[in-house]
Amino acid sequence: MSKAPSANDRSQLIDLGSFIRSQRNLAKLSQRELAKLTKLSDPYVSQLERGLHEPSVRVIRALGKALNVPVETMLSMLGEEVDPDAEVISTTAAIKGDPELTDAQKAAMLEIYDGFTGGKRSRTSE
Amino acid sequence: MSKAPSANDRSQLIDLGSFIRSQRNLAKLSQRELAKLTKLSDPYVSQLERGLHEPSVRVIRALGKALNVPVETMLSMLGEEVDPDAEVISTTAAIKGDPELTDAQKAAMLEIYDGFTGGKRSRTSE
DNA sequence: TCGAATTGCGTACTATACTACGCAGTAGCA
DNA sequence: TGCTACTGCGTAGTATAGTACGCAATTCGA
Repeated sequence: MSKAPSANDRSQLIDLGSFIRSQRNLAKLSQRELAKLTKLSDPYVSQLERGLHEPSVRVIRALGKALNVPVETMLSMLGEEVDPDAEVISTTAAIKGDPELTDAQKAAMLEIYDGFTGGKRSRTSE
Repeated sequence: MSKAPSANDRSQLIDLGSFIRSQRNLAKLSQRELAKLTKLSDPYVSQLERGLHEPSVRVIRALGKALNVPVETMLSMLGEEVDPDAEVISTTAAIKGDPELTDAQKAAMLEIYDGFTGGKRSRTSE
């Protein structure tokens, strides 16, 4: 049985869909034209606009490009957030995501950073 | 006729997977523990780490939360190319701009970072 | 030496993202 | 009136995201 998207998710999908539709209309494009630009099928564009599916990252990027809308705009509509501690997190995030560092080095720098900042480190969730 | 992910995508998936694995190890979590935190199945975590699938936005958010990594970090690994210097710059930039650190602490961390990366820091600023 | 617990993963399955095809409605235009 | 072309969408199918179950390889304590 279809595990329908949880009620919460569904309204987000509908919001995102409405947004896509309004941007498409603003750009004076038909669903087919947008489909062609994004290399998607036109019924799928229709489905997205009605909030029937959660698009993948790949699709979101294509849509953002075709509609001249920054990707974050759409992403933020799927699952809330934008965390308030962004400043503090950004240094730890940079360290964690840095391909120049080995895991041990990351751990070391995070430890040091933690010590410097009094261990008031991130708390993205909860 | 499985439409395998285009070679380009595949390497991005592998990069993302490796990143997830390294973050999980840093956090000293098993795949099962991470799976529980993110409400995913453990084989799926395994598959993600090996770059076998492109996770949805929902999954990326869950992973970011559980691993204390901002979502954009992972999203950026899926989309576009990433300027090789960009990462290096971003870590030093993050440290330099971090309001939580004193000047002396910044200097210390930059020194350490320099040592770790062999001092190949680029001439972005200064 | 033996469980018992924990690790990562193969695999077959289910759920959902995405496409191919085609239909009904509308707008022009002869 | 009777095309012709365009619009959005229903629907059935295929491809991929994500799960349930279980196995082989550690590790550890008795």
